[in-house]
Amino acid sequence: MEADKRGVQRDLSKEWGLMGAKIKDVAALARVSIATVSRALGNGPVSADLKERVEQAAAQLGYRPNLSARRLRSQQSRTVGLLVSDIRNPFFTAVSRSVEDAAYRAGMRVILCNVDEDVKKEAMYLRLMQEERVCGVIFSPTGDTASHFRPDRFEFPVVMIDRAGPPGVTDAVVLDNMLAAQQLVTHLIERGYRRIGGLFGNSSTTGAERAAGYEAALMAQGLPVAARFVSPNVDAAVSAVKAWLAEPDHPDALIASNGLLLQGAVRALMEAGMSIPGDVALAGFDNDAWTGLVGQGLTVIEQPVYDIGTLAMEMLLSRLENPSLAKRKMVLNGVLLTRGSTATKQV
Amino acid sequence: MEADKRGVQRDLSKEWGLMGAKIKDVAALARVSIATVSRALGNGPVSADLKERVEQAAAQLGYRPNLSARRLRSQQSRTVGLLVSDIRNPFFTAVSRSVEDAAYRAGMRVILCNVDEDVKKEAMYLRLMQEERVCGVIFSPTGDTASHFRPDRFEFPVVMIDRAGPPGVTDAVVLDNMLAAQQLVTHLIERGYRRIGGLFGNSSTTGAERAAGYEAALMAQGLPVAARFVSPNVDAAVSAVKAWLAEPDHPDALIASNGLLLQGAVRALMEAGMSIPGDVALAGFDNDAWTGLVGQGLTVIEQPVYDIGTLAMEMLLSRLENPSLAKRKMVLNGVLLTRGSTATKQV
DNA sequence: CTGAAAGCGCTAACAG
DNA sequence: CTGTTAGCGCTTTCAG
Repeated sequence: MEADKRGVQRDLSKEWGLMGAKIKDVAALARVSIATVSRALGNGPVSADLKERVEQAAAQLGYRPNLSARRLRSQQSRTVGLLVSDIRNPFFTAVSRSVEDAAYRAGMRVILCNVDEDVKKEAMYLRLMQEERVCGVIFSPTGDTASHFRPDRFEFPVVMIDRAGPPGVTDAVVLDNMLAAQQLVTHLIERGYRRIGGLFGNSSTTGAERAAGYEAALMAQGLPVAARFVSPNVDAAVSAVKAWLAEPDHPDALIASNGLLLQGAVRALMEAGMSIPGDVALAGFDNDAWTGLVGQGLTVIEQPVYDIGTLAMEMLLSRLENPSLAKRKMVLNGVLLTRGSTATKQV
Repeated sequence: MEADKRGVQRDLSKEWGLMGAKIKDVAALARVSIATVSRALGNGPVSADLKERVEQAAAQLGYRPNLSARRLRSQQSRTVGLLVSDIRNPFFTAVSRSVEDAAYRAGMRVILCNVDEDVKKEAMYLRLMQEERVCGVIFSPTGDTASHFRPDRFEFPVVMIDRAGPPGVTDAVVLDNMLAAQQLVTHLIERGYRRIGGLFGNSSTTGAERAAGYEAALMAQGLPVAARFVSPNVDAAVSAVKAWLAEPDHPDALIASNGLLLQGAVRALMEAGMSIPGDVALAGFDNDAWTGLVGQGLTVIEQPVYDIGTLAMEMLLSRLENPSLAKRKMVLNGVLLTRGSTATKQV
């Protein structure tokens, strides 16, 4: 029996049961110092004998260390921040899942933030990351934030994903967007399409890079370029494509620079009563689950979504181990999945 | 100028710049006590004069409070845990987004955990929630955990979503699953289908409830019941449905008890070269983005996904304010979205 | 290997 | 309204 300072007699192992035990209580029950408890439960050097006793006491009390206290004292949060535009974008959903898996595997926790392609929210969440004293951040920034990003403003390393800022500013894991867009365009050309329109997101470097690849591929063949930029969301794509289709000389093929825009394009085509690829061929980015299911399937560039998160996390961990390393940019390749939406053009 | 205990002279406002400032540094620069800083930055009573000075000093130093310290001292984490089976299930993606929105609005943070319908992971993450000293948890448990759940084992309240345990054990926000399944079946019957198969998840109470509704609706009409239970993932659904379709007297209509199973059913039907609804009609749960895009659209029960998260968070906050309130279960209704996949049966 | 003691950075009494 | 003081629960020197 113990009498704590409130003078309440309590049998730690029974009456208090499983809740609210602190290291001190464990120490008392195991008849050791709190330092020994800390070491026994952590990785300190403790004799097997005492370790046993401590573990038993801890189990008996249902002791759970207070992570805030631990983090404060040890000065390390074992936490990473993950800032994405919107978790509902399947690309980010998949990435975030793999980041979480990798993080928990490394004994870290992740704080997920939806920044909605909004510079203000980005700044706010970045501030929050400071307050959390995260050890690092995995970040998919808007074009604006990416281009002005000052890593020296933060005391944690940043790994950018999907989008990268100026070279050498932060680590990054990105797709070879130019190449991927070129592949898509080349494929459409091979299939007989000539008036190929491109729909791109207007807020990220990714959209811009894919547009560049699109243009390059068309110009190399002397074909006309028709790129349009919209907010990266379904509704914006729907109205843009609808308007486009209403024009007299509209494209006979369309590429969409991400899964959301692709979805919008499909919807617009359906609502306009046009067939794919009969009236307009369609291809895009992101092998989202549904793309294989609509019509004869949609031709897409598949990104290694799960790997992107895993690699970003690895990059972050290696940066943490070796802060002075030169900044690295890892460029991945997408793979072209050919499906019915880009069947050879019928004349 | 200040000389800190390390004897290093430093001009706080310039040389140290924006990093690593602590409350003590702000106090020194503003020439007030640390308590005043704390109050000025929090909501304590401080004269406008000093408040101004403190804020300026804080801004100059780029001071950011250390949340671990704050949480330790104030004994409140302002954090909620969110345990879902897999964030990649669009239902949980949407719910989690709304939980996060609501949480940040309430000045709270959320820790997201993917438990993969795995009892071990559930236990592990629940333990982690204890260590984080979260103020509450929003939880979508496996049937197993739900039925044995002992809220007294945890020092935080739990709100279950999508699935509920025994009545009165925890708060919960759920769909009226029986009713929704009945609506689906009734609709199919009205459209002329008679051999209606049901595909349900085998690990949650939700699947069971929907199966019950399905059975009730069929039995009320004296129609045959054919329910099959599978792991709640796409691949399991694909093979189950494929096998089913290969049987001589297979159903002429199918309902799938969630978005993942529905997706699997579509894929199986496509791969078997069967048309929807010509060969087999199809309906299911969850108005995932793609369901409007395949074929003539898929008939589904739409759940108020965003609301579910918002309401769960509200319920949690109200529970926090009033712990002694009786346990509440909020039952929401889905809405039937009729689309081409359940067009009237052609004979 | 073990214990005593000193804080991590902050908030909340308690005095003035 | 403001400053002083005492910890929150834990890890980590520093002695023994």
